[in-house]
Amino acid sequence: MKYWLLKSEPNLFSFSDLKLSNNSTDCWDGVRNYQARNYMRDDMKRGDKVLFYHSNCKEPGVEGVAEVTKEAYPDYTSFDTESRFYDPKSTKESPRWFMVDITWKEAFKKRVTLKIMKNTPELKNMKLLVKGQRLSIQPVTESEFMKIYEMGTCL
DNA sequence: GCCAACGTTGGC
DNA sequence: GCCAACGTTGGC
Repeated sequence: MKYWLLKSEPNLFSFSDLKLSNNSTDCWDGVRNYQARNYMRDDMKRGDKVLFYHSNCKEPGVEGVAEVTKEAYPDYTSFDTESRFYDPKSTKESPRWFMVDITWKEAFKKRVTLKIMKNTPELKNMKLLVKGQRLSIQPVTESEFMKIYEMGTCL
């Protein structure tokens, strides 16, 4: 099993939006970065754990845990001329972009903020904390995941 | 709203 | 294949 961190802007799609979705599940559409796509398409497996991170908001941080429930399949928004994610270079015969489904699992008792993560020595190697790192899908090590989980669930 | 860092595009 | 110009991300 692998561990991931997914970023989302809460004013567009928040962790509670995921919870309120059908079966608390949603497709992770709109990823238009090749490295992030490759992670989804090649490495994300059913059952992988996901840290759901809120970015570009007042208090950025990890809100809770989700799980990959469907492995990569073509991102149909890339075929939709009405979608803001439309990409004329992506076709049904040869899809360029992919998405996975993720399912809401558990909200943290307290949000693990970016600020706290920066001050946690065990997390100092996290990709998230590297300056200039903007990838919206990042692998997380097991020990990083466990540390963040512990910080989010222990009072 | 600012701006640094990064990715993509397209002319050459 | 280089690289300038442009667009986006995301913390602050």
